[in-house]
Amino acid sequence: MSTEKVRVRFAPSPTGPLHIGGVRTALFNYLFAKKHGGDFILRVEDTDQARFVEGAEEYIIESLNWCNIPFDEGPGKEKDAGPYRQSERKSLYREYAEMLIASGNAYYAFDTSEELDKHRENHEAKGKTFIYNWHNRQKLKNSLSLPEAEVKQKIEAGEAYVIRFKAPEDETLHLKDEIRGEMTIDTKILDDKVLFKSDGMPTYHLANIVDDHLMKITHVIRGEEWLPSLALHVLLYRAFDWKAPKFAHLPLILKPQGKGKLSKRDGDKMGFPVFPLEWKDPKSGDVSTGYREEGYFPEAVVNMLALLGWNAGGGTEKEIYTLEELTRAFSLEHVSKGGSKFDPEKTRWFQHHYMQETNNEELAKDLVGLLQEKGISTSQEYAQHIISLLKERTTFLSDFWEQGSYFFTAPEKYDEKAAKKAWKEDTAGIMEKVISILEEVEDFSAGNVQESVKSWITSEGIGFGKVMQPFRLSLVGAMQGPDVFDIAAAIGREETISRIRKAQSEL
RNA sequence: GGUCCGUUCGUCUAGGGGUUAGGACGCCAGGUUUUCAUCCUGGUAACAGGGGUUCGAUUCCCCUACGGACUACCA
Repeated sequence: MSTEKVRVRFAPSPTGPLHIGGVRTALFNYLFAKKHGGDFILRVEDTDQARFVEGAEEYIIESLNWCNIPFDEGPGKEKDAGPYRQSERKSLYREYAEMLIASGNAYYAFDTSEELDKHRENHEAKGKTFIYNWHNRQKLKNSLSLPEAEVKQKIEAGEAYVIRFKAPEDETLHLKDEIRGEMTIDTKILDDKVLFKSDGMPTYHLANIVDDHLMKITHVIRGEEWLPSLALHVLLYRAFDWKAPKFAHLPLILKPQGKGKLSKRDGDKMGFPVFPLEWKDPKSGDVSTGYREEGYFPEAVVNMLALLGWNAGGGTEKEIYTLEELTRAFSLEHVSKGGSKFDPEKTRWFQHHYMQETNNEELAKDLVGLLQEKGISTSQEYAQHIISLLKERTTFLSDFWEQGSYFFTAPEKYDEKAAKKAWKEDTAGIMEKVISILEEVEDFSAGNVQESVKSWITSEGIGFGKVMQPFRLSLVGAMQGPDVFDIAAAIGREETISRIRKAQSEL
């Protein structure tokens, strides 16, 4: 048993907003780290300057914080393993690339992008794939094929070059993934990946391995899209003579319907967010909504994400997990191997559940704020009372307004169908009687109003519907909402009577 | 095209050589609510196909189909 401290990292590239799949990768890393009392590190992989997007790093950090899965080390939380932006570690990588050249595991290559593109085109025309590796490296322009003096001269003349990994020619590799188990790869099909670019930056592959080693990462938990690179990475560890971490490749999140992985377009098309937070593209100015802005609680999003491709195993039927419970229950063995189609409906269901669990006092505070934005001022007490009446039917905070505006302002118009059905010739007269009863109710509580009105209805021998339906229509404007008497008591005697009068004159 | 990975209800999944293949979302029906929604109860619905191995395969192996990822001086 190793006593080595578990250290994992989430290593996004700041090329845009964090996708919901990225959030899940971060979450699984976080859970794994916390489960084992380890560290969760954020490393920003910004080696591609061309694709760098302003604000993306801040967005990623804010997203993790919103989800309550903060990192222990990373930009702004510098520890010994820093810095945590690869652009700030730039000076480090060349040395390691040179080490590989010295040990014969890498070489300089002078082929230009244009030349390589040409080769690819030619091969494609013949229905073949161009692979830069053992079978053709002697025919290309590199330090393996060119005379030593010429190589030296080119470098000294400042000619652009890259450093490529020299993949072994004929070996069968046995790789292990913590989720998928063993797999074998023939090194014949590997290509000599570029490790160091001509712009002086390392590629993902080099930077990733060097940083994971330097940062003492013990488990690499990343998306399935990296599985084809696993052989290269394992080979790199071997070339450096470093101990490789364990690897786990998470299955992808797929479109709710149709083929392929979940994309921003799916969200736009079906009306659900694919980002944790709202994102405004600095170039196009396009705004994409986020789970936070749509009114989802981070607990709901985290719970939903955790159960997408993971379960606690052991035959449990538990689906509602706090972050602490997830941390305790999490294990890589129970991550599923196949991709998961995203289900926006189930996300709503989680949100509805968490809404029910949120206490009314807390909700009231937010509701008062929300109403204020709409120009309506309410007391905390009143808001809290309305919440107690409405909560079970709501999913988002905004629902209190969207389906309960009549608690705060008189209905502007009446549902046509309902009005036609509920408001007849004699209704205005009946409602006049109701008003006189309401005027006499001593303490205007739901119970008292209900008793007075109901006993009057019974004594008069009128149908309940003949009174109750127009009563509701007057107060709400539609045939919906909680108990009419609760509504009447909430808005008060004066408002109740005024709304009935309004209905009498307008219907 | 090539390489690798995958495949249990429509969806997320449990299970694993002998089960009435379990749960959740959705959907449908009934109940509660003199409204609507919530809620409760019930129902619908799955081991991709074909070969092995075995007394017995959904479970193990192989093939096919389908799906996915990768195939950049992007990550």
